Amino acid sequence: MRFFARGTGRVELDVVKVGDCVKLMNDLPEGSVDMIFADPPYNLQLAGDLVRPDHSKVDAVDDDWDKFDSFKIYDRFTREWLRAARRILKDNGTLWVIGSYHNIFRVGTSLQDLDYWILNDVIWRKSNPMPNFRGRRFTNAHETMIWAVKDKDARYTFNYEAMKALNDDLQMRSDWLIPICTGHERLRDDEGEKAHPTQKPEALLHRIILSSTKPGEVVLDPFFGSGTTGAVARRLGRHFIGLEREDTYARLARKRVSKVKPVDDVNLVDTPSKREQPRIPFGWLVERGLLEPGTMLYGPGRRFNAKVRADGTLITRDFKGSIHQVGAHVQGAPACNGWQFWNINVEGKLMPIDVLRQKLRSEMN
Amino acid sequence: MRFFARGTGRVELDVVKVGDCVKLMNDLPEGSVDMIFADPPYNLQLAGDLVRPDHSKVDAVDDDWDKFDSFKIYDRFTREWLRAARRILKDNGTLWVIGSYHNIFRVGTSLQDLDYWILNDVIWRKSNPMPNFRGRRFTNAHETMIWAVKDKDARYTFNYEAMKALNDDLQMRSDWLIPICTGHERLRDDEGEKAHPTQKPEALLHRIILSSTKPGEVVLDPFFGSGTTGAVARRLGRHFIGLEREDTYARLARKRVSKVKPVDDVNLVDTPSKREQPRIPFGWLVERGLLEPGTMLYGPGRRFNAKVRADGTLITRDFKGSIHQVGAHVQGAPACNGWQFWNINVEGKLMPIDVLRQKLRSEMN
DNA sequence: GACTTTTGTGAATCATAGG
DNA sequence: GCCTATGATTCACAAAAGT
Repeated sequence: MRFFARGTGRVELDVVKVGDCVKLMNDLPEGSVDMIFADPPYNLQLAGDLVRPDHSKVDAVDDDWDKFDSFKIYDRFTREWLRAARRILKDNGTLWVIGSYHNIFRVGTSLQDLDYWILNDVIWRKSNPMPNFRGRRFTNAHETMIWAVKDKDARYTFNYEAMKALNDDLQMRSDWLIPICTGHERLRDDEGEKAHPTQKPEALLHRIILSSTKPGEVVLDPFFGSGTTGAVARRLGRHFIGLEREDTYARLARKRVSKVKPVDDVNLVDTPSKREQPRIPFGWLVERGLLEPGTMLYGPGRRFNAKVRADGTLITRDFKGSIHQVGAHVQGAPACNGWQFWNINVEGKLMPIDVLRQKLRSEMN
Repeated sequence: MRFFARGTGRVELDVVKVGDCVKLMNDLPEGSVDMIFADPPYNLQLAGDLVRPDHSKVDAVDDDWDKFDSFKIYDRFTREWLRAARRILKDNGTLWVIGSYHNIFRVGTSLQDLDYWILNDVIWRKSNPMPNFRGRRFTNAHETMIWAVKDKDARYTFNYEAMKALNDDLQMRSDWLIPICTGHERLRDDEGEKAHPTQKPEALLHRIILSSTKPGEVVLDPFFGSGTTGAVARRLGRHFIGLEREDTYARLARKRVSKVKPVDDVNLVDTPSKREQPRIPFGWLVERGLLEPGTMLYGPGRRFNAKVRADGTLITRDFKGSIHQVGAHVQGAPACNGWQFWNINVEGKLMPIDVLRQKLRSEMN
């Protein structure tokens, strides 16, 4: 099923289009998307092979799409797609760009020169980065994202309460600790090799989309790649438009996105309330994919149940709040430790959600 | 007491000079400093006052020195001081610059345009940042530093072992958690107000100077401010040159630095690298009688073996060559560090031949 | 089946002395 | 400047393999 955005002519939604992203953006009506997430080529300029101490070869990015002859050419490319993005972005929409020190300074400068107004730079701290094999530099353990609006006075969306709930009731900071994409989440080709060299983790897009869009809004990704943006947008009840140069990746992404089940209830992904959270915020279980939004939780003996929302709160028929508050409410008790009260259904058996917390804790040390 | 750097004419060391940093740098001889740390104005572009939830006023940076009329003017200023810095920096010296999203993209772009080669971008994560009072953005909890050399092929200093030791024997990452400067460390004026609006913590400079300079080298800071760079350089047995536009700050910094006692023992501030230890050819072990010709060497788990020849080569059934070549050959690997691969049999146990090298090294000292 | 050990790998601007 | 020989160097996590 295809959707068309209202009030902007006919803009096909939830599709992956193949072609040059600047041309494809120029075909869209002015002010037709609410948010843009862009993961442009990083222009790595690598020389020669890198070998690990055990003599295995590092499978680095050496694709043609990452090759530029000079900074001048990279700058021209950057300004072109940023200008096209600016036109199709609504006046109160926001733009996210991710990059590394190879390209992010060019991107930031271009943004400012094109009169975008930077709201934050946000650091993705990788919990499991590739080490520096030669011992000649600091381990490159982060990437930088820039969050910007079209104009200094734009009235953009920032779901402050959702971000606070996701961070143990503390303001969300500009440094985010999130693992790189590995394991089941990493898409593989028929030979079992990584299908895309730079697939981003869903947890990263979860936080980005939840922070700066509302349900039903349109997220565009001009460098769609493996389609992480589309998969997360769909799961969170947002629409997406994916633009991708290579047909192989576009097909891969379409297949991936089609498997994602959107949350059926908009309340699960809408503006959350300000609530108390445990020390490991419950929302992190959702963000990190240990729990899907919409998962049913059960009280002891299945006498009670509640549904998980994307921001880490629960909802029942007549009440919503933290795992503790909802647990207390359904029992009519003054207080409740939600971590011990709530369970998930695993092959017919109940398992306390605290097990998931412990799992996450051990993963994060 | 004043020092003068050797071999560069008369360069006065451990002094704070007052004036325009570009002019002062142009007065110094070419290639006269080993490292530059720069904390330039951030060009914050603040509008109006910021008020806390309790209605107290935030004491923000609103000094004249942080005012620029446009990005164009800021870029010109940046390129001027970066060009002057490049001239006085030794070919194998490195440059550190710190900034926030307001200016760091301009700085990074200018660096690349002036042919500096970026080694890392390093994130200073503040453990105690100022919160975002308005709840309209992510808490601005970090600043960005860029570490660069003059040329891609420069042979710069990186004290890998010192950094690893400082990080619990794990490689030092590109994200550093360090508190902002408060308490006793924060310089106060006679009224008890902070004496400088952007005083950097000594812990930050400690890590920077320790990572990329050797004892006795010269660190220059073109925006000296409260003199953190000088204080830490002096304590770590390095020389400094401070340049500062405002006489008030220069006087403050001189007073601060003069109170610092340098470490008396150079061994306390120098972590020698394995790379810098004298090279010991394997044959010397045979020559000096630590290994007899004919001794059998074993690979890990005794899966391989080879015999020592009198000239310091090894021989197996079908191949002979250096410890590295034979190690690579028996494994079918492209390369091998023979010092770590080969072992001798000592009372039934395997002992790496590297132990013998260390023994010989200590005997030669 | 539970537990331990080994192996694989990820956006990386990753060496240097001496002939 | 180029080529060759030597030799310095890895963290977190997951999956597979082994006990």
